[in-house]
Amino acid sequence: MEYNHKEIESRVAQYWKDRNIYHVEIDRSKPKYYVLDMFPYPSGAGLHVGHPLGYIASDIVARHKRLQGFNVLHPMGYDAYGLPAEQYAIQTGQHPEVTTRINTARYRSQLDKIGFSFDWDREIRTCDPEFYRWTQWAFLKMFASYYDKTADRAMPIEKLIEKFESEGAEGVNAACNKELHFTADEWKAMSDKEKSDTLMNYRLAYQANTMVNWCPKLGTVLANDEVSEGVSVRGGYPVEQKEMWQWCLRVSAYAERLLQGLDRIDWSESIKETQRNWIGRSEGAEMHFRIDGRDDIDLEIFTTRADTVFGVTFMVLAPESKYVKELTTPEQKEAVDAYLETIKHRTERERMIDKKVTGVFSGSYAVNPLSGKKIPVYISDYVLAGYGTGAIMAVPAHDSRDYAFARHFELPIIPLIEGADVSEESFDAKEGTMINSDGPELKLNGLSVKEAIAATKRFIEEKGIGRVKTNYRLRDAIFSRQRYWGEPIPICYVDGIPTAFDQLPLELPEVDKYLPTETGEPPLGRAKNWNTPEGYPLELNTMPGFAGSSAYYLRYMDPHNDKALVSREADEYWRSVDLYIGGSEHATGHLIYSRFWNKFLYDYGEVVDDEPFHKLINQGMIQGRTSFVYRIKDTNTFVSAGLKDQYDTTPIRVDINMVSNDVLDMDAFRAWRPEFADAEFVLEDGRYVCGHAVEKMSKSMHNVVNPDDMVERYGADTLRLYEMFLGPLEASKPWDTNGIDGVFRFIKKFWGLYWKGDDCLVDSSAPSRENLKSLHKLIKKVSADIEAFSFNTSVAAFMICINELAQQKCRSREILEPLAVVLAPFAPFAAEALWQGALGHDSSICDASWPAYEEAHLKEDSVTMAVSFNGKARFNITVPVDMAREDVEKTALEAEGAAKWLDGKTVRKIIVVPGKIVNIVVS
RNA sequence: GCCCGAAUGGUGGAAUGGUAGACACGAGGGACUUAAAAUCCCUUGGCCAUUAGGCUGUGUGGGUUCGAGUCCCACUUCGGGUACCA
Repeated sequence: MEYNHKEIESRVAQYWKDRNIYHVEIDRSKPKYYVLDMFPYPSGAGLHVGHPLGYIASDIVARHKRLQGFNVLHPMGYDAYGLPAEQYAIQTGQHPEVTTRINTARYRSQLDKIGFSFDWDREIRTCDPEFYRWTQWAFLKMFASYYDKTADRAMPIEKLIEKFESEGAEGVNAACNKELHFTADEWKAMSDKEKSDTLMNYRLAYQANTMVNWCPKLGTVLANDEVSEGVSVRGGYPVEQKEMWQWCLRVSAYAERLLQGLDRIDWSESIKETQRNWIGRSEGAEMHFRIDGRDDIDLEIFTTRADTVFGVTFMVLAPESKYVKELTTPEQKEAVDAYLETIKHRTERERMIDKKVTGVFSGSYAVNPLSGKKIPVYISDYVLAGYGTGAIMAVPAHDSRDYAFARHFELPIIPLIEGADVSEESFDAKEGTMINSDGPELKLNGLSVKEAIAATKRFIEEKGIGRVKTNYRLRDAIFSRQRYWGEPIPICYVDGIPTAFDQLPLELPEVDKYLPTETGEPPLGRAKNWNTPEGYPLELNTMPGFAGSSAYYLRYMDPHNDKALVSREADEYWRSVDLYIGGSEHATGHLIYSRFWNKFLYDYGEVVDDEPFHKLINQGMIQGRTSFVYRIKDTNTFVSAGLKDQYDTTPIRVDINMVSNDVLDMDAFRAWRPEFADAEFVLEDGRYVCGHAVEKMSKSMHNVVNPDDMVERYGADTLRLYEMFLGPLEASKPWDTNGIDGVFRFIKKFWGLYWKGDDCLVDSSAPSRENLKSLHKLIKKVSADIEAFSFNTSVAAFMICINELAQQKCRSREILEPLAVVLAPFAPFAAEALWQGALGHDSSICDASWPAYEEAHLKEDSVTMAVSFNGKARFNITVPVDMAREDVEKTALEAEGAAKWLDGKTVRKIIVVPGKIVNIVVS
């Protein structure tokens, strides 16, 4: 049989399907292995050739582990809720569920062609009520929880209520928005509404009035990780800061555990570092500044540079700070109001682009607690309301932002570190010896910065001026979206009090339009009878995109369970994901939320593993390779790339499918668009050569390569091998279809070892020494490569091995059978077809065993070694592999030319590294 | 600004501190063929040389080492992340 990928792949796919070969169940007789891909959002554009890269890698690992005898869980599903489907629905009136169904079907057919070993019986879709009831369930559990900082875990809110009833708020050590103080009697005297409001301050899923990223164009709020450089990640629309009443998740309560957990997981250092930065732990101190002439108020600030207190020459409040109202004096009111008004109209983006110094004096003065000096309090938007206390002490000599502000408002700048020149810029480094820092009680002069920080912290704690405090940059996640296409939040309002609605799933209702209502309510405001059976109104906001992806990996373990997210039995067997493959763009979103969600469930014993993903690999992006033609200005003549510099030209992107090896198919180009129908060409060597550039793969660049086309022309096995062959999995690299022929040739050669026309070449002859060596070299290399995720070098090893075996005219079943098994993870269709055809098995190759390599077959008769003499001379000698060290020395000295280089010196030391080198030290 | 990562032929990329450029594409030459496709063989970092062979070579400049693409220091360029986080 000739290699015919279409016939082979359709036949083998049917075989797998008929036997449901990838179905997996708990099997305690085998060790488990859980390989997971980040599930895709099924977009309307379908998959391009870059998307399956990670899936192919994980599939190779999954198949390899299975061949090694592991019980492998390798599921797939769809992250089906999302903005594009909803935007499309708003434009066309098409229900997002319909587009989502169409898109998932398309994805499925594309994925099926590539031969993945997914257990589709475990497929999940985040928009399926049977799935999202568990997203809602987890949300309600968070709603009914608070974070006990003493126990360092989430606890049922009832425990907190018990404490309030017996002791009030005193002694409660819980994560909260704001420290509250009340007695047990005061608690008991509260109305239901007041109690509810109080508990909101502690719940892990809570409602609060917070500054949010509001995107007017999308009509919804966005989480911090959904905003980049002042615009929405989806769509790129401007985002502004706005105070709104929102649902939030108290992710910040888990900041320290999320940070500590990173040390126990096998992720790339760069992504761990990104998470560390995002969590942003900073150790400092909270300090109180008295306000001159006011006994009713203290100004609380956070600083990491307690040592610089003597250099504080002014204070700054964030414009949104609660202190602004209290500290603005009547004389300054007008100026402050005017300033606040201008700030309001500056969007986040404008503030970023235009960093000019702005601010206004509040009229009040604070008193430096250490020096007793009076210092003015300013208001400026360079201080953020959401971090620390929203107020800072400004030390212009040692902070560049304070420095710029001081220069602008002509405020004094006092250097505090010896030798620091602050005439041109601030000295921000945390090093040096303190000067100008002796107060009436605390004297820091002569201390190092480190010592001074410690001394100041000690002092302020003793004097009750402040306390040591650790701050985190990580914010609570805003959890409501004013959108339709998401999970409904299972909350109803009983007499205005938010109450859990626990008849799950709370299904997403039908609406007539997907836009906000005329009164500005979210789209769910259009739903008919959106009430509880008792008539209480239900929450109109829906959950954000990250909700559904936060615990999906648990659901795969037990996808049809209607009693629990995952049964104890399934969770204890599968535990957590051994290998997770996906893009690094989720570092500060999904990969934080999932870890948070998992830790929350862990606190309640719902899952047995504290970290969800043990090893994480971030596959690189596959970029497009865009081709250009060059039109001579104001003509319809196109000049070949090598000659374009002789003319004044405009580059035009052309469809990559009309270009082969950078040579343009001119007829196809003329037919592409009417305006090019009578195009003329200036050629070089009779061809039109295109220019090229590496860009994002997208429709608008005309550089999209569809995996379906590749499968059609070369087959899935070739596509899989070629994607791996392109380069290291984690690197970004451009797709270039040109090289695929080499891999295609390889797979045909591989096939040719087993078949010549209709003649099966496999026989029972004994393998030669060379055959065994070629095979075992391959097994060793590929086994090591898969462990190291170095798939590109594996493909190279295959090519070498197949060439050697072809040259040796190897026909031995003893060689060809294990060879097919080793290739099976990479090229499963061909391997399966050969396994059943040429090798005559009546079972699937998926149930074969991974061959072990034998060192004995790798042994060489002799090795060539480089011998070097003091670096001055070097030559190669060939010696028997087991030759003793003394004999190697002797042989080296006898070797041709050695005497000349040695020049009468004696050999002092000789180092032999088997197979590699002999290092001879002479004197 | 800060934090990562990278830099090797015409191209994608190989090289536990030990013969740099595996493997593949492309290119050039050849075989087969009426021809083309397909297939196979040879050459292919640069320079010099008829050959033998020699010199040179992994972004730049130093250093460690018998020996550096690999380790250390400084720099340049590119890519990614992040940012008034006090």
